[in-house]
Amino acid sequence: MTATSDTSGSSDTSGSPPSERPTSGSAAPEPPASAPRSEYDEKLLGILRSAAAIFAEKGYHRASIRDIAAATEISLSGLYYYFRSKEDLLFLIQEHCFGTLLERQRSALDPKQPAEARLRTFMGIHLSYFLANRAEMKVLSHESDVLTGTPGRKVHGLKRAYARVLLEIVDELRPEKGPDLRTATFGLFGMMNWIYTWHRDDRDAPADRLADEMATLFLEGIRAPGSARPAAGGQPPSPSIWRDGRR
Amino acid sequence: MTATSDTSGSSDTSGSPPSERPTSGSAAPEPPASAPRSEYDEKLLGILRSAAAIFAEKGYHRASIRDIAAATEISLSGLYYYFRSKEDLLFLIQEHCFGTLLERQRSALDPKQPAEARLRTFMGIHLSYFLANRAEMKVLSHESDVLTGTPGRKVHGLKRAYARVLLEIVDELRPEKGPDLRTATFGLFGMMNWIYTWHRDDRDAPADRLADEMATLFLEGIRAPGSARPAAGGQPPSPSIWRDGRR
DNA sequence: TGGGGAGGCGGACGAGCGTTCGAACGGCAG
DNA sequence: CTGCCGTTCGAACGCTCGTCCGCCTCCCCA
Repeated sequence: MTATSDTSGSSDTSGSPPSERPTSGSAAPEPPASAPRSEYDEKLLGILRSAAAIFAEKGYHRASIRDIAAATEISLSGLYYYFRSKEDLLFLIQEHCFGTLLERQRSALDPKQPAEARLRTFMGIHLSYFLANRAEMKVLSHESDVLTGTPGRKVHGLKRAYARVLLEIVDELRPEKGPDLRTATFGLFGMMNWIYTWHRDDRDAPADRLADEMATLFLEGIRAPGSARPAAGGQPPSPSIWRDGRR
Repeated sequence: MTATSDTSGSSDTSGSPPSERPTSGSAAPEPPASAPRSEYDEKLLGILRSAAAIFAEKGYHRASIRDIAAATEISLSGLYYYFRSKEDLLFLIQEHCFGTLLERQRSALDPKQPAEARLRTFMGIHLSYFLANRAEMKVLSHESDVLTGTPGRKVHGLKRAYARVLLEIVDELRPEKGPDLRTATFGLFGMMNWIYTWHRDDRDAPADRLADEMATLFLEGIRAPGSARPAAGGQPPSPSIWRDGRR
Protein backbone atom coordinates (compact mmCIF):
# COMPACT_ATOMS: atom_id res chain seq x y z
CA MET A 1 0.00 0.00 0.00
CA THR A 2 1.57 3.23 -1.09
CA ALA A 3 1.78 5.83 1.60
CA THR A 4 -1.07 8.02 0.49
CA SER A 5 -0.86 10.24 3.50
CA ASP A 6 0.36 13.38 1.81
CA THR A 7 -1.68 16.16 3.24
CA SER A 8 -2.31 18.33 0.25
CA GLY A 9 0.57 17.82 -2.12
CA SER A 10 0.97 17.25 -5.83
CA SER A 11 -1.76 19.00 -7.77
CA ASP A 12 -1.97 22.23 -5.81
CA THR A 13 0.63 23.90 -7.96
CA SER A 14 -0.77 27.39 -8.18
CA GLY A 15 -1.62 29.78 -5.42
CA SER A 16 -5.24 30.78 -5.33
CA PRO A 17 -6.40 33.71 -3.23
CA PRO A 18 -5.27 32.56 0.21
CA SER A 19 -1.67 31.70 -0.74
CA GLU A 20 -2.33 27.97 -1.13
CA ARG A 21 -5.33 25.94 -0.22
CA PRO A 22 -5.39 26.43 3.54
CA THR A 23 -5.83 23.92 6.34
CA SER A 24 -8.18 21.20 5.31
CA GLY A 25 -5.75 18.34 5.12
CA SER A 26 -7.35 14.95 5.02
CA ALA A 27 -4.74 13.30 7.21
CA ALA A 28 -4.18 15.99 9.81
CA PRO A 29 -4.03 14.41 13.25
CA GLU A 30 -6.51 16.70 14.98
CA PRO A 31 -8.08 14.53 17.69
CA PRO A 32 -11.48 16.19 18.26
CA ALA A 33 -13.41 15.90 15.02
CA SER A 34 -15.12 19.25 15.50
CA ALA A 35 -12.34 21.82 15.58
CA PRO A 36 -13.61 25.37 15.05
CA ARG A 37 -11.37 25.90 12.01
CA SER A 38 -10.98 29.21 10.30
CA GLU A 39 -13.84 31.25 8.98
CA TYR A 40 -12.62 30.62 5.49
CA ASP A 41 -12.83 26.88 6.03
CA GLU A 42 -16.27 27.16 7.55
CA LYS A 43 -17.52 28.93 4.50
CA LEU A 44 -15.84 26.60 2.08
CA LEU A 45 -17.38 23.62 3.81
CA GLY A 46 -20.77 25.27 3.58
CA ILE A 47 -20.27 25.82 -0.13
CA LEU A 48 -19.25 22.22 -0.60
CA ARG A 49 -22.37 21.06 1.18
CA SER A 50 -24.70 23.23 -0.89
CA ALA A 51 -22.92 22.31 -4.08
CA ALA A 52 -23.13 18.62 -3.29
CA ALA A 53 -26.86 18.93 -2.74
CA ILE A 54 -27.29 20.64 -6.07
CA PHE A 55 -24.99 18.26 -7.93
CA ALA A 56 -26.94 15.38 -6.43
CA GLU A 57 -30.25 16.82 -7.46
CA LYS A 58 -29.51 17.95 -10.99
CA GLY A 59 -26.33 16.13 -11.84
CA TYR A 60 -22.93 17.73 -12.13
CA HIS A 61 -23.17 18.92 -15.70
CA ARG A 62 -26.69 20.23 -15.55
CA ALA A 63 -26.05 22.11 -12.35
CA SER A 64 -24.68 25.57 -12.98
CA ILE A 65 -22.42 27.66 -10.86
CA ARG A 66 -25.25 30.14 -10.90
CA ASP A 67 -27.41 27.58 -9.12
CA ILE A 68 -24.78 27.24 -6.45
CA ALA A 69 -24.48 30.98 -6.18
CA ALA A 70 -28.21 31.21 -5.57
CA ALA A 71 -28.17 28.45 -2.97
CA THR A 72 -25.22 29.80 -1.04
CA GLU A 73 -26.24 33.43 -1.45
CA ILE A 74 -22.77 34.23 -2.67
CA SER A 75 -22.41 36.02 -5.97
CA LEU A 76 -21.37 34.14 -9.04
CA SER A 77 -17.94 35.69 -9.20
CA GLY A 78 -17.54 35.64 -5.46
CA LEU A 79 -17.61 31.87 -5.48
CA TYR A 80 -14.42 31.77 -7.45
CA TYR A 81 -12.62 32.99 -4.42
CA TYR A 82 -13.17 29.55 -2.90
CA PHE A 83 -12.43 27.27 -5.80
CA ARG A 84 -10.56 27.57 -9.03
CA SER A 85 -13.10 25.99 -11.35
CA LYS A 86 -16.20 23.88 -11.39
CA GLU A 87 -14.10 20.78 -11.72
CA ASP A 88 -12.06 21.83 -8.75
CA LEU A 89 -15.25 22.17 -6.77
CA LEU A 90 -16.28 18.65 -7.65
CA PHE A 91 -12.85 17.44 -6.69
CA LEU A 92 -13.05 19.10 -3.29
CA ILE A 93 -16.36 17.41 -2.59
CA GLN A 94 -15.22 13.99 -3.67
CA GLU A 95 -11.89 14.16 -1.91
CA HIS A 96 -13.47 15.37 1.30
CA CYS A 97 -16.05 12.60 1.36
CA PHE A 98 -13.79 9.75 0.44
CA GLY A 99 -11.10 11.02 2.74
CA THR A 100 -13.47 11.24 5.68
CA LEU A 101 -14.94 7.84 5.02
CA LEU A 102 -11.58 6.18 4.65
CA GLU A 103 -10.25 7.86 7.75
CA ARG A 104 -13.21 6.71 9.80
CA GLN A 105 -12.92 3.15 8.68
CA ARG A 106 -9.24 3.03 9.42
CA SER A 107 -9.61 4.42 12.89
CA ALA A 108 -12.57 2.19 13.74
CA LEU A 109 -11.32 -1.11 12.42
CA ASP A 110 -9.31 -3.11 14.89
CA PRO A 111 -7.12 -5.71 13.17
CA LYS A 112 -7.28 -7.85 16.28
CA GLN A 113 -11.00 -8.37 15.92
CA PRO A 114 -12.32 -11.31 13.94
CA ALA A 115 -13.21 -10.72 10.32
CA GLU A 116 -16.93 -10.97 10.96
CA ALA A 117 -16.88 -8.17 13.50
CA ARG A 118 -14.79 -6.03 11.20
CA LEU A 119 -17.25 -6.61 8.39
CA ARG A 120 -20.09 -5.44 10.58
CA THR A 121 -18.16 -2.38 11.65
CA PHE A 122 -17.28 -1.52 8.09
CA MET A 123 -20.83 -1.87 6.90
CA GLY A 124 -22.18 0.11 9.82
CA ILE A 125 -19.91 3.04 9.15
CA HIS A 126 -20.39 2.89 5.42
CA LEU A 127 -24.16 2.82 5.57
CA SER A 128 -24.58 5.43 8.26
CA TYR A 129 -22.30 7.81 6.42
CA PHE A 130 -24.13 7.05 3.23
CA LEU A 131 -27.53 7.80 4.64
CA ALA A 132 -26.37 10.84 6.58
CA ASN A 133 -24.64 12.36 3.55
CA ARG A 134 -26.83 11.08 0.80
CA ALA A 135 -26.28 13.93 -1.61
CA GLU A 136 -22.52 13.69 -1.37
CA MET A 137 -22.61 9.95 -1.84
CA LYS A 138 -24.80 10.23 -4.88
CA VAL A 139 -22.30 12.64 -6.34
CA LEU A 140 -19.51 10.23 -5.50
CA SER A 141 -21.27 7.41 -7.29
CA HIS A 142 -22.64 9.31 -10.23
CA GLU A 143 -19.84 11.63 -11.19
CA SER A 144 -16.94 9.34 -10.56
CA ASP A 145 -15.55 9.61 -14.07
CA VAL A 146 -15.91 13.33 -14.62
CA LEU A 147 -12.58 14.29 -13.15
CA THR A 148 -9.49 13.79 -15.25
CA GLY A 149 -5.80 14.31 -14.81
CA THR A 150 -4.26 14.56 -11.38
CA PRO A 151 -7.46 15.21 -9.42
CA GLY A 152 -9.15 12.31 -11.11
CA ARG A 153 -6.26 10.05 -10.29
CA LYS A 154 -6.25 11.19 -6.69
CA VAL A 155 -9.92 10.44 -6.12
CA HIS A 156 -9.54 7.17 -7.94
CA GLY A 157 -6.71 6.26 -5.60
CA LEU A 158 -8.83 7.00 -2.56
CA LYS A 159 -11.56 4.84 -3.99
CA ARG A 160 -9.25 1.96 -4.61
CA ALA A 161 -7.79 2.21 -1.15
CA TYR A 162 -11.27 2.17 0.31
CA ALA A 163 -12.30 -0.83 -1.73
CA ARG A 164 -9.18 -2.66 -0.68
CA VAL A 165 -10.19 -2.42 2.96
CA LEU A 166 -13.36 -4.37 2.27
CA LEU A 167 -11.67 -6.71 -0.16
CA GLU A 168 -9.27 -7.80 2.55
CA ILE A 169 -12.02 -8.42 5.05
CA VAL A 170 -14.05 -10.43 2.59
CA ASP A 171 -11.00 -12.40 1.59
CA GLU A 172 -10.57 -13.56 5.18
CA LEU A 173 -14.20 -14.53 5.37
CA ARG A 174 -14.37 -16.38 2.12
CA PRO A 175 -14.15 -20.18 2.36
CA GLU A 176 -12.04 -22.34 0.06
CA LYS A 177 -14.35 -22.83 -2.85
CA GLY A 178 -16.64 -19.94 -2.18
CA PRO A 179 -17.58 -17.25 -4.66
CA ASP A 180 -15.05 -15.17 -6.52
CA LEU A 181 -13.51 -12.49 -4.33
CA ARG A 182 -14.28 -9.57 -6.59
CA THR A 183 -17.79 -10.78 -7.25
CA ALA A 184 -18.53 -11.11 -3.57
CA THR A 185 -16.93 -7.85 -2.52
CA PHE A 186 -18.33 -5.66 -5.24
CA GLY A 187 -21.63 -7.42 -4.91
CA LEU A 188 -21.62 -6.32 -1.30
CA PHE A 189 -20.62 -2.80 -2.26
CA GLY A 190 -23.46 -2.76 -4.74
CA MET A 191 -25.90 -3.87 -2.10
CA MET A 192 -24.85 -0.94 0.05
CA ASN A 193 -24.30 1.73 -2.56
CA TRP A 194 -27.53 1.12 -4.39
CA ILE A 195 -29.31 2.44 -1.36
CA TYR A 196 -29.59 6.02 -2.50
CA THR A 197 -31.79 4.67 -5.24
CA TRP A 198 -34.57 3.29 -3.09
CA HIS A 199 -34.18 4.12 0.57
CA ARG A 200 -36.77 6.42 2.09
CA ASP A 201 -36.46 7.56 5.65
CA ASP A 202 -40.16 7.31 6.30
CA ARG A 203 -40.59 3.68 5.43
CA ASP A 204 -37.24 1.93 5.49
CA ALA A 205 -35.07 0.92 8.39
CA PRO A 206 -32.31 3.21 9.67
CA ALA A 207 -28.68 2.65 8.79
CA ASP A 208 -27.71 0.41 11.67
CA ARG A 209 -30.55 -2.01 11.09
CA LEU A 210 -29.89 -2.08 7.38
CA ALA A 211 -26.26 -2.81 8.09
CA ASP A 212 -27.19 -5.67 10.39
CA GLU A 213 -29.60 -7.25 7.97
CA MET A 214 -27.31 -6.92 5.01
CA ALA A 215 -24.34 -8.17 6.97
CA THR A 216 -26.23 -11.20 8.17
CA LEU A 217 -27.46 -11.94 4.70
CA PHE A 218 -23.99 -11.65 3.30
CA LEU A 219 -22.27 -13.60 6.06
CA GLU A 220 -24.66 -16.51 5.88
CA GLY A 221 -24.45 -16.43 2.13
CA ILE A 222 -20.73 -16.45 1.78
CA ARG A 223 -20.36 -19.35 4.18
CA ALA A 224 -22.53 -21.59 2.06
CA PRO A 225 -21.35 -25.19 2.43
CA GLY A 226 -20.71 -26.28 -1.12
CA SER A 227 -22.99 -24.07 -3.09
CA ALA A 228 -26.74 -23.95 -3.33
CA ARG A 229 -26.73 -26.13 -6.41
CA PRO A 230 -27.11 -23.96 -9.53
CA ALA A 231 -30.41 -25.69 -10.38
CA ALA A 232 -30.76 -27.18 -13.84
CA GLY A 233 -32.79 -24.68 -15.84
CA GLY A 234 -30.90 -21.53 -16.59
CA GLN A 235 -32.02 -19.72 -19.68
CA PRO A 236 -30.92 -19.99 -23.31
CA PRO A 237 -28.30 -17.57 -24.60
CA SER A 238 -31.12 -15.37 -25.89
CA PRO A 239 -29.73 -12.93 -28.44
CA SER A 240 -29.77 -9.27 -27.61
CA ILE A 241 -32.65 -7.39 -29.07
CA TRP A 242 -30.16 -4.68 -29.79
CA ARG A 243 -29.56 -6.30 -33.11
CA ASP A 244 -26.06 -7.52 -32.19
CA GLY A 245 -24.15 -8.33 -29.04
CA ARG A 246 -23.57 -4.66 -28.31
CA ARG A 247 -20.03 -4.86 -27.08
CA MET B 1 -51.39 -5.03 -10.57
CA THR B 2 -52.82 -2.43 -12.90
CA ALA B 3 -53.07 -3.53 -16.48
CA THR B 4 -50.04 -1.70 -17.87
CA SER B 5 -50.31 -3.30 -21.25
CA ASP B 6 -51.21 -0.25 -23.29
CA THR B 7 -49.16 -0.42 -26.43
CA SER B 8 -48.15 3.15 -27.02
CA GLY B 9 -50.96 5.39 -25.84
CA SER B 10 -51.17 8.58 -23.85
CA SER B 11 -48.21 10.81 -24.59
CA ASP B 12 -47.91 10.49 -28.32
CA THR B 13 -50.22 13.40 -28.94
CA SER B 14 -48.52 15.10 -31.85
CA GLY B 15 -47.64 13.80 -35.24
CA SER B 16 -43.97 13.94 -36.08
CA PRO B 17 -42.68 13.27 -39.59
CA PRO B 18 -44.07 9.78 -40.19
CA SER B 19 -47.66 10.50 -39.10
CA GLU B 20 -47.27 9.06 -35.61
CA ARG B 21 -44.46 7.07 -34.08
CA PRO B 22 -44.56 3.94 -36.21
CA THR B 23 -44.42 0.29 -35.22
CA SER B 24 -42.30 -0.21 -32.17
CA GLY B 25 -44.94 -1.19 -29.67
CA SER B 26 -43.56 -2.96 -26.63
CA ALA B 27 -46.48 -5.36 -26.28
CA ALA B 28 -46.99 -6.35 -29.88
CA PRO B 29 -47.42 -10.10 -30.12
CA GLU B 30 -44.84 -10.78 -32.85
CA PRO B 31 -43.47 -14.25 -32.07
CA PRO B 32 -40.01 -14.23 -33.74
CA ALA B 33 -37.93 -11.62 -31.90
CA SER B 34 -36.06 -10.66 -35.05
CA ALA B 35 -38.62 -9.26 -37.45
CA PRO B 36 -37.04 -7.32 -40.34
CA ARG B 37 -38.99 -4.15 -39.51
CA SER B 38 -39.05 -1.11 -41.75
CA GLU B 39 -36.00 0.80 -42.86
CA TYR B 40 -37.09 3.69 -40.74
CA ASP B 41 -37.16 1.48 -37.65
CA GLU B 42 -33.78 0.03 -38.49
CA LYS B 43 -32.26 3.46 -38.62
CA LEU B 44 -33.99 4.63 -35.47
CA LEU B 45 -32.72 1.61 -33.57
CA GLY B 46 -29.22 2.36 -34.79
CA ILE B 47 -29.51 5.92 -33.59
CA LEU B 48 -30.76 4.75 -30.21
CA ARG B 49 -27.80 2.44 -29.90
CA SER B 50 -25.25 5.11 -30.77
CA ALA B 51 -26.94 7.63 -28.55
CA ALA B 52 -26.99 5.23 -25.63
CA ALA B 53 -23.27 4.64 -26.01
CA ILE B 54 -22.60 8.35 -25.97
CA PHE B 55 -24.96 9.04 -23.09
CA ALA B 56 -23.26 6.28 -21.16
CA GLU B 57 -19.83 7.65 -21.84
CA LYS B 58 -20.37 11.35 -21.24
CA GLY B 59 -23.62 11.45 -19.35
CA TYR B 60 -26.91 12.67 -20.75
CA HIS B 61 -26.46 16.36 -20.14
CA ARG B 62 -22.87 16.60 -21.24
CA ALA B 63 -23.50 14.67 -24.41
CA SER B 64 -24.63 16.90 -27.25
CA ILE B 65 -26.82 16.13 -30.18
CA ARG B 66 -23.83 17.13 -32.25
CA ASP B 67 -21.93 14.23 -30.71
CA ILE B 68 -24.67 11.87 -31.73
CA ALA B 69 -24.74 13.37 -35.20
CA ALA B 70 -21.03 12.70 -35.53
CA ALA B 71 -21.35 9.13 -34.27
CA THR B 72 -24.28 8.23 -36.48
CA GLU B 73 -23.00 10.18 -39.48
CA ILE B 74 -26.36 11.86 -39.77
CA SER B 75 -26.48 15.61 -39.85
CA LEU B 76 -27.51 17.54 -36.78
CA SER B 77 -30.84 18.60 -38.20
CA GLY B 78 -31.40 15.28 -39.90
CA LEU B 79 -31.56 13.59 -36.54
CA TYR B 80 -34.65 15.53 -35.64
CA TYR B 81 -36.50 13.57 -38.22
CA TYR B 82 -36.24 10.58 -35.87
CA PHE B 83 -37.01 12.14 -32.53
CA ARG B 84 -38.73 15.25 -31.35
CA SER B 85 -36.23 16.39 -28.79
CA LYS B 86 -33.25 15.24 -26.78
CA GLU B 87 -35.54 14.23 -23.96
CA ASP B 88 -37.63 12.23 -26.36
CA LEU B 89 -34.49 10.44 -27.45
CA LEU B 90 -33.66 9.51 -23.88
CA PHE B 91 -37.18 8.33 -23.38
CA LEU B 92 -37.03 6.08 -26.42
CA ILE B 93 -33.85 4.48 -25.12
CA GLN B 94 -35.16 3.91 -21.65
CA GLU B 95 -38.53 2.64 -22.73
CA HIS B 96 -37.02 0.28 -25.22
CA CYS B 97 -34.63 -1.22 -22.69
CA PHE B 98 -37.02 -1.58 -19.82
CA GLY B 99 -39.70 -2.86 -22.10
CA THR B 100 -37.45 -5.50 -23.57
CA LEU B 101 -36.16 -6.58 -20.21
CA LEU B 102 -39.60 -6.82 -18.68
CA GLU B 103 -40.95 -8.70 -21.63
CA ARG B 104 -38.14 -11.22 -21.48
CA GLN B 105 -38.61 -11.86 -17.81
CA ARG B 106 -42.32 -12.34 -18.18
CA SER B 107 -42.00 -14.78 -20.99
CA ALA B 108 -39.22 -16.74 -19.30
CA LEU B 109 -40.62 -17.03 -15.81
CA ASP B 110 -42.84 -20.01 -15.26
CA PRO B 111 -45.12 -19.55 -12.23
CA LYS B 112 -45.22 -23.28 -11.76
CA GLN B 113 -41.53 -23.45 -11.02
CA PRO B 114 -40.30 -23.12 -7.45
CA ALA B 115 -39.23 -19.70 -6.27
CA GLU B 116 -35.56 -20.61 -6.21
CA ALA B 117 -35.55 -21.59 -9.86
CA ARG B 118 -37.41 -18.44 -10.76
CA LEU B 119 -34.89 -16.37 -8.87
CA ARG B 120 -32.06 -17.93 -10.82
CA THR B 121 -33.85 -17.38 -14.09
CA PHE B 122 -34.53 -13.76 -13.25
CA MET B 123 -30.95 -13.09 -12.26
CA GLY B 124 -29.60 -14.85 -15.30
CA ILE B 125 -31.67 -12.77 -17.67
CA HIS B 126 -31.05 -9.56 -15.81
CA LEU B 127 -27.30 -9.96 -15.67
CA SER B 128 -26.82 -11.17 -19.20
CA TYR B 129 -28.87 -8.31 -20.57
CA PHE B 130 -26.98 -5.93 -18.36
CA LEU B 131 -23.60 -7.05 -19.55
CA ALA B 132 -24.65 -7.30 -23.17
CA ASN B 133 -26.16 -3.82 -23.20
CA ARG B 134 -23.96 -2.10 -20.70
CA ALA B 135 -24.23 1.38 -22.13
CA GLU B 136 -28.00 1.30 -22.18
CA MET B 137 -28.13 -0.01 -18.64
CA LYS B 138 -25.81 2.66 -17.40
CA VAL B 139 -28.10 5.22 -18.95
CA LEU B 140 -31.06 3.54 -17.32
CA SER B 141 -29.42 3.73 -13.93
CA HIS B 142 -27.82 7.12 -14.20
CA GLU B 143 -30.44 9.20 -15.92
CA SER B 144 -33.50 7.77 -14.28
CA ASP B 145 -34.72 11.09 -12.94
CA VAL B 146 -34.10 13.27 -15.97
CA LEU B 147 -37.43 12.62 -17.62
CA THR B 148 -40.45 14.44 -16.32
CA GLY B 149 -44.12 14.52 -17.13
CA THR B 150 -45.77 11.70 -18.99
CA PRO B 151 -42.62 10.06 -20.35
CA GLY B 152 -41.06 10.11 -16.93
CA ARG B 153 -44.11 8.51 -15.42
CA LYS B 154 -44.18 5.88 -18.10
CA VAL B 155 -40.59 4.78 -17.55
CA HIS B 156 -41.10 4.91 -13.83
CA GLY B 157 -44.07 2.61 -14.22
CA LEU B 158 -42.03 0.11 -16.19
CA LYS B 159 -39.38 0.20 -13.52
CA ARG B 160 -41.83 -0.42 -10.76
CA ALA B 161 -43.41 -3.28 -12.63
CA TYR B 162 -40.00 -4.79 -13.16
CA ALA B 163 -39.08 -4.44 -9.51
CA ARG B 164 -42.34 -6.03 -8.48
CA VAL B 165 -41.45 -9.20 -10.32
CA LEU B 166 -38.39 -9.68 -8.17
CA LEU B 167 -40.13 -8.49 -5.03
CA GLU B 168 -42.68 -11.25 -5.40
CA ILE B 169 -40.07 -13.93 -5.91
CA VAL B 170 -38.07 -12.79 -2.92
CA ASP B 171 -41.20 -12.62 -0.82
CA GLU B 172 -41.82 -16.29 -1.47
CA LEU B 173 -38.28 -17.15 -0.57
CA ARG B 174 -38.09 -15.12 2.59
CA PRO B 175 -38.58 -17.06 5.84
CA GLU B 176 -40.74 -15.89 8.74
CA LYS B 177 -38.36 -13.68 10.61
CA GLY B 178 -35.90 -13.10 7.83
CA PRO B 179 -34.70 -9.73 6.60
CA ASP B 180 -37.02 -6.97 5.53
CA LEU B 181 -38.48 -7.57 2.07
CA ARG B 182 -37.46 -4.28 0.57
CA THR B 183 -34.01 -4.46 2.06
CA ALA B 184 -33.41 -7.92 0.70
CA THR B 185 -34.85 -7.25 -2.74
CA PHE B 186 -33.23 -3.93 -3.38
CA GLY B 187 -30.05 -5.22 -1.86
CA LEU B 188 -30.14 -7.91 -4.49
CA PHE B 189 -30.88 -5.39 -7.21
CA GLY B 190 -27.96 -3.34 -6.00
CA MET B 191 -25.68 -6.33 -6.13
CA MET B 192 -26.63 -6.84 -9.76
CA ASN B 193 -26.94 -3.28 -10.94
CA TRP B 194 -23.68 -2.11 -9.46
CA ILE B 195 -21.95 -4.31 -11.95
CA TYR B 196 -21.41 -1.68 -14.61
CA THR B 197 -19.18 0.02 -12.07
CA TRP B 198 -16.59 -2.69 -11.74
CA HIS B 199 -17.05 -5.52 -14.19
CA ARG B 200 -14.38 -5.98 -16.81
CA ASP B 201 -14.77 -8.58 -19.47
CA ASP B 202 -11.12 -9.52 -19.43
CA ARG B 203 -10.86 -10.43 -15.78
CA ASP B 204 -14.32 -11.08 -14.37
CA ALA B 205 -16.64 -14.00 -14.90
CA PRO B 206 -19.31 -13.91 -17.61
CA ALA B 207 -22.92 -13.16 -16.85
CA ASP B 208 -24.15 -16.67 -16.22
CA ARG B 209 -21.43 -17.46 -13.73
CA LEU B 210 -21.95 -14.16 -11.96
CA ALA B 211 -25.64 -14.91 -11.78
CA ASP B 212 -24.98 -18.31 -10.26
CA GLU B 213 -22.57 -17.04 -7.67
CA MET B 214 -24.71 -14.14 -6.67
CA ALA B 215 -27.83 -16.26 -6.58
CA THR B 216 -26.18 -18.82 -4.36
CA LEU B 217 -24.86 -16.16 -2.06
CA PHE B 218 -28.26 -14.58 -1.80
CA LEU B 219 -30.19 -17.81 -1.42
CA GLU B 220 -27.98 -19.14 1.33
CA GLY B 221 -28.04 -15.76 3.00
CA ILE B 222 -31.75 -15.26 3.03
CA ARG B 223 -32.38 -18.68 4.47
CA ALA B 224 -30.28 -17.97 7.54
CA PRO B 225 -31.70 -19.87 10.53
CA GLY B 226 -32.30 -17.13 13.04
CA SER B 227 -29.77 -14.57 12.08
CA ALA B 228 -26.03 -14.54 12.25
CA ARG B 229 -26.07 -12.78 15.59
CA PRO B 230 -25.44 -9.05 15.10
CA ALA B 231 -22.24 -9.28 17.17
CA ALA B 232 -21.90 -6.89 20.11
CA GLY B 233 -19.71 -4.04 18.90
CA GLY B 234 -21.32 -1.85 16.33
CA GLN B 235 -19.94 1.65 16.22
CA PRO B 236 -20.97 4.77 18.11
CA PRO B 237 -23.37 7.23 16.44
CA SER B 238 -20.32 9.18 15.28
CA PRO B 239 -21.45 12.64 14.18
CA SER B 240 -21.16 13.53 10.55
CA ILE B 241 -18.11 15.52 9.70
CA TRP B 242 -20.40 17.54 7.53
CA ARG B 243 -20.95 19.74 10.49
CA ASP B 244 -24.55 18.59 11.02
CA GLY B 245 -26.60 15.53 10.20
CA ARG B 246 -26.94 16.68 6.60
CA ARG B 247 -30.52 15.69 6.10
C1' DT C 1 -5.00 58.65 10.14
C1' DG C 2 -4.05 56.12 6.31
C1' DG C 3 -2.64 52.18 3.54
C1' DG C 4 -3.29 47.48 2.19
C1' DG C 5 -5.11 43.18 1.75
C1' DA C 6 -8.96 39.89 2.32
C1' DG C 7 -13.44 39.26 0.70
C1' DG C 8 -17.07 40.18 -2.43
C1' DC C 9 -19.65 41.86 -6.56
C1' DG C 10 -21.69 43.52 -11.45
C1' DG C 11 -21.09 42.87 -15.89
C1' DA C 12 -19.23 41.16 -19.73
C1' DC C 13 -16.74 37.54 -22.93
C1' DG C 14 -16.69 33.67 -26.13
C1' DA C 15 -18.13 29.11 -26.64
C1' DG C 16 -21.33 25.61 -27.00
C1' DC C 17 -25.95 24.15 -26.50
C1' DG C 18 -30.95 22.46 -28.38
C1' DT C 19 -33.82 23.55 -31.79
C1' DT C 20 -35.84 25.42 -36.19
C1' DC C 21 -36.30 26.87 -40.93
C1' DG C 22 -36.29 26.57 -45.73
C1' DA C 23 -34.26 24.41 -49.40
C1' DA C 24 -32.61 20.42 -51.88
C1' DC C 25 -32.44 15.55 -53.29
C1' DG C 26 -34.27 11.06 -55.19
C1' DG C 27 -37.69 7.74 -56.38
C1' DC C 28 -42.39 6.64 -57.36
C1' DA C 29 -47.44 7.76 -59.03
C1' DG C 30 -50.03 10.20 -62.27
C1' DC D 1 -42.56 14.83 -67.79
C1' DT D 2 -44.60 16.66 -63.59
C1' DG D 3 -45.54 16.77 -58.95
C1' DC D 4 -45.37 14.88 -54.46
C1' DC D 5 -43.52 12.89 -50.37
C1' DG D 6 -40.12 10.83 -47.39
C1' DT D 7 -35.58 12.09 -46.14
C1' DT D 8 -31.56 14.92 -45.52
C1' DC D 9 -28.98 18.98 -44.91
C1' DG D 10 -26.51 23.91 -44.02
C1' DA D 11 -27.10 27.79 -41.59
C1' DA D 12 -28.78 30.27 -38.32
C1' DC D 13 -31.50 31.71 -33.76
C1' DG D 14 -31.66 32.58 -28.89
C1' DC D 15 -30.06 31.06 -24.78
C1' DT D 16 -27.17 29.44 -20.96
C1' DC D 17 -22.86 28.17 -19.59
C1' DG D 18 -17.95 28.72 -17.12
C1' DT D 19 -14.83 32.08 -16.43
C1' DC D 20 -12.54 36.53 -15.94
C1' DC D 21 -11.82 41.54 -15.18
C1' DG D 22 -11.99 45.68 -12.65
C1' DC D 23 -13.94 47.94 -8.95
C1' DC D 24 -15.73 48.38 -4.40
C1' DT D 25 -16.04 47.86 0.78
C1' DC D 26 -14.52 46.77 5.09
C1' DC D 27 -11.27 45.97 8.85
C1' DC D 28 -6.81 45.45 10.76
C1' DC D 29 -2.39 47.24 11.90
C1' DA D 30 1.20 50.64 11.81
